[in-house]
Amino acid sequence: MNAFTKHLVLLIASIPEGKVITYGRLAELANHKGAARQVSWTLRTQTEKYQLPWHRVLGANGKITTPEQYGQKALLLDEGVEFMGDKTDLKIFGWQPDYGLLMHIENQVKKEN
DNA sequence: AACCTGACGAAGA
DNA sequence: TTCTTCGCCAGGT
Repeated sequence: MNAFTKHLVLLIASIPEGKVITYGRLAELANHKGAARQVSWTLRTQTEKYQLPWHRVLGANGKITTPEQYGQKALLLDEGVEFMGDKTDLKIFGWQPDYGLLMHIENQVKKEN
């Protein structure tokens, strides 16, 4: 597991209940802007191992992009996230990690190399 | 080592 | 608005 993946895991694990974030934004926060595809790979492969809140990660513009069978929308509705069709309003439910947390995570990544 | 595959995303047609 | 194309990069053939 490389530093990028570790970075993503720590970020995803920090998403609070009732909030969501997009694949692209996570990649950006992990210093790999444009590498959204690796976020989906990380979720598929690391979710069980690190008990990640995978359902709080949505596609661009707050749209659900996972297969219907995964029940992502239902899980989010349970946390209070509201939808219009399969879209949610990121201005209301989007997670904005604060600077302190980002610095803490970066240090964790650097430390555990 | 070469090639393929994504629970993605921005840009262009 | 919907469809293609292409960049992205870790893992698995």
